[in-house]
Amino acid sequence: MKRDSRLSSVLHALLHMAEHDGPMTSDDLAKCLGTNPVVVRRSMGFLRQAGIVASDRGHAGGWRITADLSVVSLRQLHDALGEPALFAVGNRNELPECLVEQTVNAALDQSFAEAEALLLKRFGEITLADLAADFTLRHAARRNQRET
Amino acid sequence: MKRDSRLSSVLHALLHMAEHDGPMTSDDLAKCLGTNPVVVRRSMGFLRQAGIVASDRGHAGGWRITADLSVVSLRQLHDALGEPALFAVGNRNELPECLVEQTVNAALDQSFAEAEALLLKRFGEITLADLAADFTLRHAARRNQRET
DNA sequence: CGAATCATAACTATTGATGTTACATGAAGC
DNA sequence: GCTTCATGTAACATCAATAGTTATGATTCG
Repeated sequence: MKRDSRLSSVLHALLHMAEHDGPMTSDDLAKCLGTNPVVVRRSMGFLRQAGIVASDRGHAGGWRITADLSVVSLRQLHDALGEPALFAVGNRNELPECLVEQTVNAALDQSFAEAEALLLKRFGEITLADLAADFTLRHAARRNQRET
Repeated sequence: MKRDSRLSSVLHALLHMAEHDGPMTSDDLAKCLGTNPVVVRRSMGFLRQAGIVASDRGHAGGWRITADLSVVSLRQLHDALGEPALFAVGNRNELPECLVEQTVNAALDQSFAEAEALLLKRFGEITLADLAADFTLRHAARRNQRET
């Protein structure tokens, strides 16, 4: 399967929205992301269900952020997207009768569970506000670099 | 993409080989794993390149473990398989010009790097000998349970 | 020689995200 | 009201990588 980049995509979209006054249309966002507006609607639709964004139709419509940037974590976005599988590697058979395979699964499951817990913990610690602040820093740094 | 279960598969195969006297054919292993002998040869071929197993053709041929069980870690097996991507989730674009996307990537990369480091560390700590020992315990436990 | 077995190429199946096209629905402006 | 702009959604094509299958060749041993 292709790599799932929806979390990356919605973060990119949300940060553009945060830096932009007024709503942004799916077409605007699709151009930012280099993709198709339908793809944008699909992913953003999940965030709407989670109450993170809202959409308006018609003239001057589009997407806007309704939640507080400092409250929305990457973890919440991941959950809003339906908690897609994080790992590309896994057990061949989840409920094997074979005792050998049960042994193998137990070892792998343990390792994956620890890595997943750490990843979700990190996701829980990073908010949209953190990313917006980091962006501001990077933006300023780029300006300084240009001026020298 | 389909979930990559090659690490799980070769572990299952190696543990059966460890419990079995003499070489096992690709057909034997395919039956244990519930798959096709060609699939077995494909995965085991990587382990042969890494010097972990050897194969013999002809009568009484098949696969045998050539390395010390206490030396081969899950990490080595993962490496032998070509270090396939561990995560199903990732950045939409690895080298974006857009500063917003760079900000998003940096945050995600950091989190994924930490989780990957932990996972590989765990993989490095678990050897085939550990799994074989765990299997022995499970085997004994099942026997006891039957007898009660 | 002949059977057993690996080696390998070529092809199909699978799976889920991604991309695209088409059309319906609703809101704002004239 | 009509047109335009926008989302909502269905339907289908594309893609990428493993997994599975078939077929054929190459070795080894009795």
